[in-house]
Amino acid sequence: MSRQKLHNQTPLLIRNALDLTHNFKPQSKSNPLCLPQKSPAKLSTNLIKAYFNNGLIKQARQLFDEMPDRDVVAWTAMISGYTACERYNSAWVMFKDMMREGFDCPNAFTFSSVLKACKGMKSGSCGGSCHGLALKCGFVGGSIYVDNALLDMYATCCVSMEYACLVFGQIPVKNQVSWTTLITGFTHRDDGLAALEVFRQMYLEEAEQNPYSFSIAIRACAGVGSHTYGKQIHVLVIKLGFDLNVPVMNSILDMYSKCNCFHEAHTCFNEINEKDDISWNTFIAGYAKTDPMKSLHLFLQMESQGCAANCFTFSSIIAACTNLSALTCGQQVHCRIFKTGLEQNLPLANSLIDMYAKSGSVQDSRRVFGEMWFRDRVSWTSMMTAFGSHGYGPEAVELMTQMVNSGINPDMIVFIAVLTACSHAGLVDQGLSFFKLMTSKYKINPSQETYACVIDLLGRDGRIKEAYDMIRSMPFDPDESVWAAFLGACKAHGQPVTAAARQVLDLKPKRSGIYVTLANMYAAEGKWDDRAKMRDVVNSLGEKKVAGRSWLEVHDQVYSFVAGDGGGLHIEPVYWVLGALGRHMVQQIDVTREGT
DNA sequence: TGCTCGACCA
Repeated sequence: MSRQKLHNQTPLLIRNALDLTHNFKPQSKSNPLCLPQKSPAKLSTNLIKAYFNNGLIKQARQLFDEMPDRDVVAWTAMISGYTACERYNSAWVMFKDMMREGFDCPNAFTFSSVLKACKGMKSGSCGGSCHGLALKCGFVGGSIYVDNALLDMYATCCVSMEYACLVFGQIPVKNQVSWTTLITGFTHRDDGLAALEVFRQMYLEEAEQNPYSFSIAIRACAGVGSHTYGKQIHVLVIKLGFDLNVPVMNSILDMYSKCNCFHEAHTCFNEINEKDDISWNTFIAGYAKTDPMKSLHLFLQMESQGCAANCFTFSSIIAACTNLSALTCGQQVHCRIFKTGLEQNLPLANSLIDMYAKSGSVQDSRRVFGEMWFRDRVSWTSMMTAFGSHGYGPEAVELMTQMVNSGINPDMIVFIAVLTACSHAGLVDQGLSFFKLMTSKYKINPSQETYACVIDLLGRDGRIKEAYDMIRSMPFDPDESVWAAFLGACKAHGQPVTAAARQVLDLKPKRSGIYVTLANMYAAEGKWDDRAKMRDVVNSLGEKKVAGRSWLEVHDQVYSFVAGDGGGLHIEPVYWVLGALGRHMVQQIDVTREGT
């Protein structure tokens, strides 16, 4: 290979090394490059590591295969290299091959590397066998690295934290990593309180504090929604001088956003001197639900300050557009996604389908879906839901067939999507056959929500008796969502408040909507005393009824208003168009009737 | 100078 060709194909790190050696003038024939005397195995291991650091996995493997004298260090470099590149299975196979060759014993480095691979594979059984071997070799309790890696593996792979806690308890001298790993284990399985208890213990035992344990402890505060704990830890962060650490500040920012403390979040954001993309993404995501407009403004600000948006940014921005139901704004964001080359990012494409459907353009949803190179179950479900919510029942049903033909089996969510679509389009028998298919062919046990869909399906068609029989035949006690669907059906078809109402009341539902429905039904029958009782319950629940809000987008401006309120818009033309639409619908109904 | 463990946003 010519030197130039070699130069072009070799990563920077190795190129620099080669350039360095090239410029050396040999001083003696036995050590021509003036390099320290080193065995070929050591040089090869160095090179393997360099290859992995530069993502050249194949080259690393080739070099390893060509090594005549592979020792435990070379094997370990391969295992940790594969793990660093997220090729966990390859790392595991390496470890097994190493054990099979059997001439060299794994050391502490090997065990901590292979345990990390087990963690990556989420395989507690592989990790367990490593644990056994490590015990046999005397590394458990003998190397803090192995102990910590074991702890992390059990915390990540097991259903409970039991084994992780056992390992933690047996570590002779715990270090910062041990504590942080345990806190992380609890936090990542949504047990923030346990995580905070460990954090407190760490503090009481005067373990040396470090930014890692703080960022995860603050995430635990966000998880339990406690800005009180969060603030206390924030104070400690300032006291210890960790407020210059960006990940710590990012987690504080996230904590305040998730606890709806936007004033504090704002202050925190301004105090981060070297904001990274995570700082921006956290802040943008924090506002996506509560103030989507603010979210969009922050996005523009982020770009103007030279921070590039990535898939996480767009994920939040799409959520903001969805919450605004602002179609043109969503389309512009979609354009930006194209320009960034992220249009085939699966989660993004899936949320675009949802965004377009909720912004009123099922055509755009369909186009995004059609242009996807890969589709997962979420893609299909999103498209079915999009069709269903726009009344395209047959299209949703057709999609179900296509999905199955493409090799994806439906799950409960898919069935709920297709049942809802059938319900909205009046495809009752079609829907019922899907319900049968779900249990008979796919062996999925229907949930309360699934039954609620089917009751809704029957109810909308006026098949009240069948709906009631189905409720009676359910294998568990129906919850309020099922009864709500049934009551809705009774109300829609002018059925009297039957025994069903008493059954509903026995459940003591917490959703005020059910009592409102019942109150209205009693009113329709002239049972004013019962109606008054229902209204009392609604008031006692103290749930403030949120007014139904509408959005209108005119010239890039979104106007939001409730009934009787103009929302800052000249309301007269709106009423005029509404009136015209109403007259048009009446005409259409008349035409249809004349035709039949 | 041959190989090892822990954090923040979606």
